Amino acid sequence: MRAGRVRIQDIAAEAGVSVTTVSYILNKTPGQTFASETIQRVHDAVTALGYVPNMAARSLVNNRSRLIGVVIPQTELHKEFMFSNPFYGDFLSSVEYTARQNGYHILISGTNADQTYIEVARTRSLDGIIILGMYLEEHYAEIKRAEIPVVLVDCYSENKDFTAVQIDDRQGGYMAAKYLLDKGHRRIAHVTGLLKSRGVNQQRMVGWRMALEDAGIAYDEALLYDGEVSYEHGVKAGEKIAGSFRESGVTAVFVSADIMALGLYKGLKNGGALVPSDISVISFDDTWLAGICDPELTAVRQDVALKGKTAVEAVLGVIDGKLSDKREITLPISIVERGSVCGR
Amino acid sequence: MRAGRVRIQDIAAEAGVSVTTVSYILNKTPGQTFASETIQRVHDAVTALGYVPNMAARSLVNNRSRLIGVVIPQTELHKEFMFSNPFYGDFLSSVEYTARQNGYHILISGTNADQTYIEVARTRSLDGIIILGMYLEEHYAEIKRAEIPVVLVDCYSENKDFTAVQIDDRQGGYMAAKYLLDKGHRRIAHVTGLLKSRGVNQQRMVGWRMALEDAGIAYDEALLYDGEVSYEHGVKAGEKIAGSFRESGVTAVFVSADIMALGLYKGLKNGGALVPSDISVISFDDTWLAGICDPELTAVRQDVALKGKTAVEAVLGVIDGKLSDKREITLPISIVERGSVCGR
DNA sequence: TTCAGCCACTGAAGCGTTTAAGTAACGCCA
DNA sequence: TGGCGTTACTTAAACGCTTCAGTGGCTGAA
Repeated sequence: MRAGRVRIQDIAAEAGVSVTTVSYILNKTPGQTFASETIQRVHDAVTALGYVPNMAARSLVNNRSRLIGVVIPQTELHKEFMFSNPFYGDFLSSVEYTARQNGYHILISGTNADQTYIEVARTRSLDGIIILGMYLEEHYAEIKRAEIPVVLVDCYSENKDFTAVQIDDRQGGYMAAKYLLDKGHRRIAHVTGLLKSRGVNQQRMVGWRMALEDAGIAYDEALLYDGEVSYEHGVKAGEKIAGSFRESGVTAVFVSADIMALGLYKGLKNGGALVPSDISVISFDDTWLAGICDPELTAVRQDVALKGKTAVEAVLGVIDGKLSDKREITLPISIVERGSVCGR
Repeated sequence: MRAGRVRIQDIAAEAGVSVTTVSYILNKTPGQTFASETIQRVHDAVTALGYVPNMAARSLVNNRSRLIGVVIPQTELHKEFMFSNPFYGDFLSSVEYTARQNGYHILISGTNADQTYIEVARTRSLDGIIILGMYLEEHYAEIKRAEIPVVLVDCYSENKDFTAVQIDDRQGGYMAAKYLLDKGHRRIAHVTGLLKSRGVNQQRMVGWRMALEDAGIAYDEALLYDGEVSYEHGVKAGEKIAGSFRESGVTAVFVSADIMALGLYKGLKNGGALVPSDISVISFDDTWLAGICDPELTAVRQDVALKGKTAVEAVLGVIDGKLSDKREITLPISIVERGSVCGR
């Protein structure tokens, strides 16, 4: 078991066969048959010499890397990824795990100064890429041209050319608002995440608005708090709401992400409003954050682990040509009732 | 700008030079000079044809991948990574960012059934690996043999053969306990994370114990709560402490990680104990979690982003041969005072 | 007895780069 | 006039693997 470069040729020599034979045996190439004794000799040589295949050489010939790229949105402020945002973190966990189960590794592929993620995909011969939560019209043509298997997650694209994994965010927003309405709330604020990015947050907002309108409540822009998805944005919105709820009549808030809900809690508390007795709160995602705050969050739940798993399976499906290139997979959502909402 | 396979040869033909020339120009190989007009022609051809280099071919010849592996501990329960644990998440963010800044990508490299991370490193020609928080005596020989640049982060190894990035966890534990002692607490419990894994948690525990002993307080095993680092472990410990603090006289708890501190809060609340008036709490790490709970956590702070950055820079240093193979880098820690501790 | 078909295996080309070694042209000095 | 140094390039081997296109020997049917 040496460590240095042991080539397939070395084990061919050791086992007294040709390199072709070794390659066929190690890859279990279909349609190639060998004496079991030969197979044994090859495997013995492999363990004896501590051989591991060289991916670079392999990739070079068959143009596959067993690598799948994951593109995650970066905030404009700090250009680092927010893995610590539980939504992204859990998603990535699930993606990594599912990929590994299938013999793939993942490559986190950000966009930096001198290379787009498409270029990264090309130089590194990525077998496929998973794109999370981006409005990608600008990259659309380039992706199409690169002819690389792509799965879009939480992307609201005008082009329906790629396989997509998503939930019905508009429906989720509708459910959240409807839930509050059914509990007797009439003035319902909404804390959202950067509508201009035209993604899930916008859809959730539209759902909220539709539910209100269906209940005969006119849309009031003053009840909408827009800003970058973050704890801080939640705090600010909470402080504003707490400072005005007695006059404005707001009794409930629908927040578009757990992380903002936690901020909202803080802001409401800073402003002297109690959850849920003064203000009911319903959130979205139901990550583990929803379970660690007090009161625990009632939320629209989506299964982010399932989302990750589904995304990987979809991209592998496209890679293997088993899955058509234009499927939309919509995962179910539900409402989890906890302690952050009370009736009126 | 086509997407298909454009080879260096194609751009050589387009520019009317040899492939060698193209390679030299594109790589800015030192010691090779060319007419500026030729250089221009080559670059024009590159953009005209949309050429991107093929990493596999490049790796094959020079045996470098511009990939650095990151090995993160997995829990025994779920074999997925806990990126959503803010400590790992933030670390990974920082590592990914720093690597990308330097033209590298990271490969999250878990251990699965059929390949150890060392084997992954060898097959994928990883340029280096960063190992986080593992007790690695079992892999020691294999790593050594693989002759791959390694940086250990938060690993307490008996062998001092690798570059290591760390903090003084024992000192941190000591500081935490001392802080509580200085506030007048005498019965101080400690919630730790799986001592048997012999890592940072053990060191922090030892520090706590030393501080107590230095203050003339005998070690009392009943005050130690051991278990896997998790929110749930914190909850359980909190409930036990809340149920007995009046008899046991415990007035303060040192928790070994923020995530457990949040669980502890919950457990204490479940059991009817108030923070900080009944029980003071000091935590470790000071991730963003410490700022989102109520009351905000007083904690021993370490700069996890700096840790990630330092780890990458260290591994790049080893790769380039600039950094000796056996350096220990210890990062500073401090105490951040917030609202979870009160005096006696 | 022949030969088709199968089994077990091999030879060699090719994947897209890098890089050591070489060459041709030119200017310059003695 | 010869030779040396420099500049601007080229030739070709090598990296470690996959895979197409065989080859030789054996069995069994005609």
